[in-house]
Amino acid sequence: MQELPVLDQPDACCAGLTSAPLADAEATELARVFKALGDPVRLRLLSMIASREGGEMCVCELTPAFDLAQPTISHHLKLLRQAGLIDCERRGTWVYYWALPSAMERLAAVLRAPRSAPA
Amino acid sequence: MQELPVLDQPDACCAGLTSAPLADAEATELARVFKALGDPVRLRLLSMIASREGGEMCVCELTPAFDLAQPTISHHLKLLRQAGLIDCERRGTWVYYWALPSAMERLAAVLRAPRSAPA
DNA sequence: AGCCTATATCGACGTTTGTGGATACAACCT
DNA sequence: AGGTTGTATCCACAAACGTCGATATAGGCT
Repeated sequence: MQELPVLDQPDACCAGLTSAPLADAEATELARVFKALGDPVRLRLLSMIASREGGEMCVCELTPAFDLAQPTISHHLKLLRQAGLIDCERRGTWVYYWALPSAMERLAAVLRAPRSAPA
Repeated sequence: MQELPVLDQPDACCAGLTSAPLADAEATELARVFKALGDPVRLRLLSMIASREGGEMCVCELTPAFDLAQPTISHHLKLLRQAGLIDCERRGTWVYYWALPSAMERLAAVLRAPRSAPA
C-alpha cells in the first residue's frame, strides 16, 4: 500500500509563496531573479524591452535613454540576462535584447496567492 | 472636440512592465519592493508567514527556523515590513507578523504580461 | 521592586553592488 | 589594411547590504 512517489512537500515545487514555506534551494534561486528586479535601472530596462512593439530592442537605443555610462547599462543587461529575464542576439553591428515572458510569468505565479486552491 | 483628460502615458499608471516603459519614480518604488524579495532568507520568511494557516506567525517561531542570529531575523522582518509586504502587531510579550496579499498581488500584476489587452 | 523572556536597535565587520574610465572585441566602411 | 562605431569586459572605488555581538526596550511573573 505504497503512496505515489510525490515530493516531500506537495505544494512546494511549483506553487506560490503562500501555499507552503519555500524550500531553501528554491528560495535561493528565486531570490537571484527578484534581486535582478531590485534596481530601478534594471526595471526600466526590462520594461522598455518588454513593452517594445516587435518584442526586441537594440542596445543602441537603450543606452542613451539613461544618464549612465555605457558599461553600466551593459552590466545591468548582463544581470537581467543571467537572471533569465531577457536574452540577446548580435545582429551585425548591433545587439538586440528581448524579454522572456515565461520567466516573468513564473514570478507572477509565485507571488499570486492561490486562494482558489481546492478544499 | 477635446479628448478625455487621461494620463500622459495611458498604460503607465497601473499596468505591467510589458505595457509601457516604467516611469522613473515608479521604477524606483517598485525596485524597493523587489529588492526586499531579493534575499533567500526574506523569501523564506515571507513564504512561512504567508502560507501559515491563520495568516499570522509569531517571531518566536520564525527565528529558530533559521541558522541566523536573532537580530538578523529582526532586520529582515523590518525590511519586509518597510517594503509593505508584511505588517506586525505586538500582542503581549510576542510580536505577530502577517502578509499583505495586496502588495504581492500588485507585483504579480506588474509582472504579468497583459497580452489579453484589447486590440 | 527585581528578574526573566521576547523583540528591536545600535555599532562594527566583511562582502556585494552600482558606477565609470580604460580597454578589448566585433563588425562595418572606405 | 586602417579607421570608426557599437558593445562587452576589466579594474577600481564608494556605497549599500547581510551578519552578529552588545545593548536597549517591552512585557510578564514573582
